[in-house]
Amino acid sequence: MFAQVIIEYPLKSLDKTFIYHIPSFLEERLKEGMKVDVPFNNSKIGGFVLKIIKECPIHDYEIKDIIAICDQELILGKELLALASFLQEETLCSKITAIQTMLPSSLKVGLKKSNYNYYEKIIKLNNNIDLNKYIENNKRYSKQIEIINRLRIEKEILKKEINSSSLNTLIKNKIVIEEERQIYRINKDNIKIDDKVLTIDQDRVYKRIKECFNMAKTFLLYGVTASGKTEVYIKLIKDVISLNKKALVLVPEISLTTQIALRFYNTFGKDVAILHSSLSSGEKYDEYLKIIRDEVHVVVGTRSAVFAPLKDLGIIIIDEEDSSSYKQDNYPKYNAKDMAIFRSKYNLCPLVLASATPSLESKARADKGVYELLTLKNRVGKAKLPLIHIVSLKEEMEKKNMIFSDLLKNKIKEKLEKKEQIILLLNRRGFSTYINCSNCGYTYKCPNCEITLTYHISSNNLICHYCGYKISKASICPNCQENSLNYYGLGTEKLEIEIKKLFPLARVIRMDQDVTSKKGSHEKIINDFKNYKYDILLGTQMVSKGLDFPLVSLVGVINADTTLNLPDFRSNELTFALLHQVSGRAGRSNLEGEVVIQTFNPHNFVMECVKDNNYDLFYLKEMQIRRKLAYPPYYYLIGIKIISKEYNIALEEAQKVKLYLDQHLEKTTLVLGPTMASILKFKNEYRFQIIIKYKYDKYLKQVLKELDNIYIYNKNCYLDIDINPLHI
DNA sequence: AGCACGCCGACT
DNA sequence: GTCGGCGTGCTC
Repeated sequence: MFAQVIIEYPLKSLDKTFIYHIPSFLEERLKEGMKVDVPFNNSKIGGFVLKIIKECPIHDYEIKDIIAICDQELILGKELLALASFLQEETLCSKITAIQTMLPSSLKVGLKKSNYNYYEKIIKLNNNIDLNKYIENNKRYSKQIEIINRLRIEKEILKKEINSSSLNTLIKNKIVIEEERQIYRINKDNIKIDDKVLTIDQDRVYKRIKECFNMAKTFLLYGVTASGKTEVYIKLIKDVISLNKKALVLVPEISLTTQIALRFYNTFGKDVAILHSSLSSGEKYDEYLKIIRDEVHVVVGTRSAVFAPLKDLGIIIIDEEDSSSYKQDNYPKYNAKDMAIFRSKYNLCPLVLASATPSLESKARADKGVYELLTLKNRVGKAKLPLIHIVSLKEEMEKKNMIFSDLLKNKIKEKLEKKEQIILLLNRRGFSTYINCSNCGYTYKCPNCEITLTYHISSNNLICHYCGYKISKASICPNCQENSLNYYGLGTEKLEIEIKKLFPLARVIRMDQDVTSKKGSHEKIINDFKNYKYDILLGTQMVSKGLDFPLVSLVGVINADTTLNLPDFRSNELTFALLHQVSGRAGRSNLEGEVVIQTFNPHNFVMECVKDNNYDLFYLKEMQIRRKLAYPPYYYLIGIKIISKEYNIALEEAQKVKLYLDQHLEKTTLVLGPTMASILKFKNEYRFQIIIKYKYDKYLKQVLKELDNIYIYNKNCYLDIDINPLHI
């Protein structure tokens, strides 16, 4: 028997299988999809068995033996191997990269093999001994009797819970035996019965999806903020479990995970595995093991959880489907939604894409009947959508209100007096966005990316928000040595200081990347705010999604234009989603919600649609713009970046790529560029960009593959091809 | 990737 | 005469 093995090096030139002989001692145990060690060019490396074959093809090379199986438990099943091929096709990455992408870091091929299994000693009673007799003879040792009695009820206890000399005596006397047992790092079984009755709306949606349990159907669940989508998920998942099938729930990268996870633990207890980037690699390993061992029916996780090795999926749910975190922004640039569609087809199970602000692509597909649209129009209970005020910053500037408009100031004051809570959004972290010398005109810029550095007052650092470059700030201008540095642009750090000045008695907490980098700090802020330890929560877009605070009755947006002015075709969509979602944080219970949005563009249609809570109108207007400019969903996009340390090489190669594409693609396909990428210089490399817009091009994938192959061997320049990019 | 093979400069 | 510099090429 022989095996086709793909080896661990993620090189395009090694993106093919190598044939190895399966030694007889492995023949029984080796399965397709297993991780193995093989000899390769005089060294030992890791690989994956893609296929087992009886006959070996004609060859003019020596065939070597597989050395060993790395992990008897880890098998990529048929579905995941097919998914790996799909991922490879979709992103043009190598097979091994596809496989590695699907695995948690602890199980990746290659890398030093450390044992992630975690063991602890447990103790239990020795059943082969006459306990009563022992108790009779040792009555005076009350501690020992106590332990025996506890073990009679609980059967097994972690040794570290009792560790005492009495216990050691019991062990020595063979009354109690200790055993090593693998322990999962995350252990929850706090099931609370929360069988909420669905509203008529929720029930309609639930029943419709349930009707399609054995169909590869994609639903777009358009539910306004606080319409109780989670209740619907839970009801559906309960049914899926009762059919002994599995459920996969994807949530966006930030904030939401812990809140949703808690709900799922409460409902399903031990039956849930969590896969989230903030878990340690040991925790992730354990959660993955639970899934492989078929011990859970429900997986909740972020983007990469779409590859969870669940067998027999019964439903896939993608919450906040418009979130950009479902697209991986580094190589391979896959979109979890595409992967989910593949799995839905493979398993013949429904896929639910849910959002209060569906992406234009999804909404358009729903309109065309590719997806089925389901709507939740009303908030649960008495909650109503908030009242939204749009304030012109231009007028406020004339009144010398630089940060807070009169209206926002008054509303904050009013809500503080009523002992209600406030959320303030400012989509920019740091203290000031740039520093400028009034004497010589010097501005701090990133030497790697040539963009202005943001000043962070807490660390006294100037930081590049693109590449992370950091320098400490001097008190005088580094160019002319004058004490004339001025701070421009407002960030969350400064907003925090200003709000404390304005409302000295208010309890204020800030939430942005800078204060949530520590593990658990994010949850702490959310919990503290929920428990009313603070009056005002201010932060970046982190405060905008999925959070549910019943006491919040006011949301203030300090500057709504930050996303609107991004040089990106999706900026309107992002702005609408952000403003609509953050507005949705207000008035989620019986308190009436109000929102104050400050903007320099009060009459922009995005602001007007936000004001009226009118997603449908926004969708119609934005679709017209997309049609006119030939952007998605009317056209598909491909972004190609041509990157080199030398400006001239990048430019020249970009022109060659353009020529190549023009010659090989269909006439109806538009090839735009090359242009300088929006950040021309990034991490000391120059980037030019070509954009392909197409509706249908049967050669496209093949042409891109060939183009990619040409540049594998170019040392001075490389390509970054992004198929269906979210941003260009 | 990483190891072997190979062809040229400064050393016991 | 040999040790070792890293350029090129191949790996079942």
